[in-house]
Amino acid sequence: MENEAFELDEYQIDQEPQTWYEDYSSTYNYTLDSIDPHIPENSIQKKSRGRQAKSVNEVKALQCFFKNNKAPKKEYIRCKIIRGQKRAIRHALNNRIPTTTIHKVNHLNPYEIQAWNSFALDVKKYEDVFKEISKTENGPKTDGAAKRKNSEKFVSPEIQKSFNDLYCKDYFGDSLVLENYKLYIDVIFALNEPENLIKRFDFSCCNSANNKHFPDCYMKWENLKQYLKVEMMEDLGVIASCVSNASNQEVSGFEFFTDDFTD
DNA sequence: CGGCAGAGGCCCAGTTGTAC
DNA sequence: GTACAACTGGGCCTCTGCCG
Repeated sequence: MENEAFELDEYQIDQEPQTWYEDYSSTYNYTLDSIDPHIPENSIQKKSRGRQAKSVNEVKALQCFFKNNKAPKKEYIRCKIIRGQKRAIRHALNNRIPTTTIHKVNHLNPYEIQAWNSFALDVKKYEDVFKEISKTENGPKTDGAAKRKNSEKFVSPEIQKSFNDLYCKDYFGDSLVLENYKLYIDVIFALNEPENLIKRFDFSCCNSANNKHFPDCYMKWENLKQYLKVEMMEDLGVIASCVSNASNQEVSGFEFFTDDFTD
């Protein structure tokens, strides 16, 4: 545990940071109509300045979305996904089907039901393990504070203060959690339809006003799914074998369900 | 070489949402 | 209605290239 910071630093050094545009600000100065994933022809590769740049994976997956005119924070994603998985585990342990939040399941949608059943079965299989993992007080100090006041868990210096790299690496370092996490992502993306996913994640892929989306929108969400399942783990430095398993289970090609299952 | 500045991460407090 | 969980915005901190 005490070596993790060192290992992370080593990992980051291997990632050569790149900034492609002459104007530093332009990388993030997207407007809704001007998002262009292609590098300008006359761009100049510049050395990065300042702190370690965001990973290429993260930029590709997150910067094309927006929430309040800004790209969603990585912390927001981590928070939402990890807390969501824990809550979903508690739902599964109580034999309940969630009807709210990011992983809500529409009982009329067979894809969502199927994904949820796979997730819930996995939870039940390792019930004792997941019962412990799903406790809010086993998160960073921001979570479960009410339950661990005056307890050792609250004052221990080993407890992370936020959903930082160390916490996430530790959390996903458990292969059971990682495998279950992949099933959880499948629940969220069971209906791979932009309008559905916008509601779940609470950020947008475009400024479509009438629920009509561009082909790019589907690609953005597919990229996000891929990022959450595989590339985020790579960025965290989570065990390579676990990542390769996740990669193998990734869907091939784009499969979009166009039937009207939205609620 | 050291201060400056840009960029992103860490962290927390206040707010909002959810479950019971 | 209450307690607790989850979300969010933004200030502060850290890192590192730039530049005088």
